[in-house]
Amino acid sequence: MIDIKKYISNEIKNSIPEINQEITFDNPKDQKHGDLTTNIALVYSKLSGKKPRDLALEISEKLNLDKNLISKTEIAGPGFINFFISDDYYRNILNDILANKNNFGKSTLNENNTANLEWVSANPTKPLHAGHGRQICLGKAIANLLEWTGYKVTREYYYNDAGNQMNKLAESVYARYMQIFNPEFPFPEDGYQGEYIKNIAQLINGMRKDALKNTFKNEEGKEFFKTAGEKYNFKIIRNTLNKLGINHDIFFNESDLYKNGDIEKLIEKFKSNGLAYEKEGALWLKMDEADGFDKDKVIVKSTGEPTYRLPDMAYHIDKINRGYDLILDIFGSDHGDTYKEVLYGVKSAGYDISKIKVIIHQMVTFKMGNESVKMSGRSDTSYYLDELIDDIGADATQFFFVMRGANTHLDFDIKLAKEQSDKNPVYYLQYAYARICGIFRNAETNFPDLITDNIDTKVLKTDEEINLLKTLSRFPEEVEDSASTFEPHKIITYLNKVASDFHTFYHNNRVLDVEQPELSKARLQLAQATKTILKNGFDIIGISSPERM
RNA sequence: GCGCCCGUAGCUCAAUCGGAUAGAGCAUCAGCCUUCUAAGCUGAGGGUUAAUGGUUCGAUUCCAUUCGGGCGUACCA
Repeated sequence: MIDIKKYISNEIKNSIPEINQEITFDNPKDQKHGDLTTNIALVYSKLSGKKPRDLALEISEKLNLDKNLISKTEIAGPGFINFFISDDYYRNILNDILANKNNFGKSTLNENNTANLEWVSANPTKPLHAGHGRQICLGKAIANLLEWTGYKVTREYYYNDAGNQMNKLAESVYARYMQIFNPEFPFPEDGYQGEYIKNIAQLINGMRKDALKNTFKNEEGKEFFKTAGEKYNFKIIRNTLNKLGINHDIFFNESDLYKNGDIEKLIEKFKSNGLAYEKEGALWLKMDEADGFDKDKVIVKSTGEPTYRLPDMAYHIDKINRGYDLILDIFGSDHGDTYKEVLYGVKSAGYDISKIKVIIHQMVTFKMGNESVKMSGRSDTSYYLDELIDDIGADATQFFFVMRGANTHLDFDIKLAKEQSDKNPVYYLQYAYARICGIFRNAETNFPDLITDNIDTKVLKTDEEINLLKTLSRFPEEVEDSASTFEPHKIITYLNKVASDFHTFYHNNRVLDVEQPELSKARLQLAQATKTILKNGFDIIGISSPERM
């Protein structure tokens, strides 16, 4: 298939050699403005000193474009040049979609590149919270998007099995265990409050009875409660991720960074570079005001334990050393400042951080219709991601979290997501897919002869048919655009247009019509192509493709 | 206080590198089921893009200030 933008761009440059800058095209919002538009005359008029409209006229008169591709060229507004692409061009795209099927839309943009996406990375101290869902679902879709543009993607989970929070977990489990025998046993002030800790304690009691009473004094005893809590929590976390169809390739243990000496090496590097200094028993990292930091940060506490920053830095250095072409992190806005500290540390240790990109998403507010759902992380009233998935289903969960741009606050209406009605935006897309499947079921039983890919695309000529073809043809550039900005919600916006155009087509154009077999055959294949685009889009955003609803 | 992000229709949100008359869904109102799934289609109303100023052929988009909201601002992660 010819790249039509490149074609016009080359033709313009050949006609007016003085124009040596990049010529860009937009898809006009208004159909009256054609299929492609360029503002080159507006941009170039500054350099040439000519009036934009005069320049646009000059360009369009010198152009000699293939009528089979471009049916019409117009000058409009302050000096836009609008191009009307021929219907035949779009009819040919139909064959392209049918030939490439589930690969249509995949690009070779990053064909030989590798990407590492690290996300979720929740501590094994508690089950995943509903708010985690935004990052989790975003990451799932972004990983898919990257693969669609050719990246070989490694999905990675940074597993925080070291540090202070694991000790708190051990203390919490132990206290709940002891409370089984003595309800008065004190629970740690800043312990983990959730019911799940009691479940862990009960499991331990079921296996070991009271054999572990008062064993918390020695390291071995502490280790037992820590490991028990960690394993239980991580099992729950992985189970939740499985419900969403998420499988990580690598679980990177924080503790390995201690075992293999990376943390120690990094400390030495900071010290020998004069970037770290000791004060009040702690080790501090010098932070540069020029990079927007107002004070230095502690990297090793006076207790001898590193703060979270240091292993995070060592971890990112490890990822850089693995040689990825793209290293992606996804964090909530509550980490908006801390990742900058980590990257600053990595940079000042002498590493190139240009391959690292960080996606920050804003927080989520959950609502049940008009009532807001309270979610305190400390109390038992927590709303877990597991519960959300059980309440509304995996598809609605994935869809609602990915539906909006990451960089804006998300209002998540659980009542709406749960509703099985036309108010729920998930079903609008899936219904279009199911409807096409229904047409094919009908065709298979009643009109099997009409199902053939030997069709004459010329018979497709109603406004609805051509319009649908135009929308379908945009899929590859939508994928590239969405992937380049790591914004999967753009795919949903696009799929809404696909579904809408299909429903309009369906309403006005009878697909299966024995009186007009050639037309029926072509329309069936148009429906098939629509089904392919919907399926490919669903695969990217990570929802299922139901054959019936 | 300082830093980052956000503010678009009654509500939830789109809007291509700065492009033409700012678009969808829900809600409201009016139509469309003897024909492939009405979880659908067609139409109507609804806007000083928080405010003010600036940059230019052109600003929701860039800059400045103000107002409003979120998140940070730990020897927690």
